[in-house]
Amino acid sequence: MLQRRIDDHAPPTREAMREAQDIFYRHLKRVGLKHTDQRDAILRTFLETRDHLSTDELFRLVRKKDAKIGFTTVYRTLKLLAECGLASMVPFPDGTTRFEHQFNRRSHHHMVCTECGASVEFFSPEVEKIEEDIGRKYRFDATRHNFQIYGICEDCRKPPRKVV
Amino acid sequence: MLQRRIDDHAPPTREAMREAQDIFYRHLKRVGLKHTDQRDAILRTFLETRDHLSTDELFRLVRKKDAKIGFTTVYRTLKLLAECGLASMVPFPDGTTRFEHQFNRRSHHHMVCTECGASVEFFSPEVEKIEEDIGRKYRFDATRHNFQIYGICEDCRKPPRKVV
DNA sequence: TTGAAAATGAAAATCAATTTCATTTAGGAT
DNA sequence: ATCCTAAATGAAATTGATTTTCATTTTCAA
Repeated sequence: MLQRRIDDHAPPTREAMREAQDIFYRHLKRVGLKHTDQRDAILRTFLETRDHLSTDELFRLVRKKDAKIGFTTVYRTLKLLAECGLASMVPFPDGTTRFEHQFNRRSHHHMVCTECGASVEFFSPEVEKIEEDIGRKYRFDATRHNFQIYGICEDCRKPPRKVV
Repeated sequence: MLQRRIDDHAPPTREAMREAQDIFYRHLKRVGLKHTDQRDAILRTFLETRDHLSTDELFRLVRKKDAKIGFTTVYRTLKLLAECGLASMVPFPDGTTRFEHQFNRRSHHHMVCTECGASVEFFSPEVEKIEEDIGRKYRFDATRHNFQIYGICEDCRKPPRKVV
């Protein structure tokens, strides 16, 4: 499905990149894993994205920079990034699991068009508050949430659909 | 994964069952499909559930009532039920797609334990309001949403985990 | 009653996600 | 700098859920 995307995200500064790498490598050290060029390249590529990427999509981007990096490594690295909080998994209504990076991103949510797949980010402090409140109420240690609103976007609603 | 579930849902009254069937059959008629015993049995079984069921889980329940109904039919019927709004798909963090019936259910959301998979329903009028507001703001015709909070439940947080 | 369109269900195909395994690499110890 | 072991890599195989195919059966309107 087409993944048109509307948001306000800027590419990461060198600062930010460095800081994210620090987080990643501290995590690796903590769990006794090693620093490799592949992991470096994958993190780098990932941080430059703005979209919700499937593993395969990220793999294709990574391959453009280094054709020798395999799918499996991207897959495993994405898991590591999720572990240390740099990536978060977003299960999509089409059944695929997508990732977006969380570094220096405001917490946000998505409005998704069920016709064309366009997604718009939105920000809502109320949602954060609900997360806190509900966590407290049910004595869960709430760590994250997932909020998507589905609907039909203006463009898809408009045309009486000229059939070819 | 274990699907412990905590909610306040009551089994459907005969009334409710009948009304849901009406909705279903009106939908079938509208799109030119036929009324069959299998579809009847599947809808019936589905409405009696309270959980988030995978297609396979519903299939197993249906099979208890009529061993001749196949997986494929359950799969296709679930799709039809989703089309007419009687079922809704909930993409789970473990990657599976689950369904829950929406008939006579208050709109609700889920708090999911990422350790044991336990889920608690919660109700939040604010969430409905956010759906409306955001839909209006971005000129989407908002039809539904998906809100899950992830965290660690009290039980999973507690024990320092006696290893066997 | 009949015939066309649809439904069924077993089996096959698909496709993303995950694991295996032989080989290579990183990095601490020497 | 070299060695050594644990870890990483990546191609290929496996898994497992989902979806499609197709031969047969059923529904339902005329």
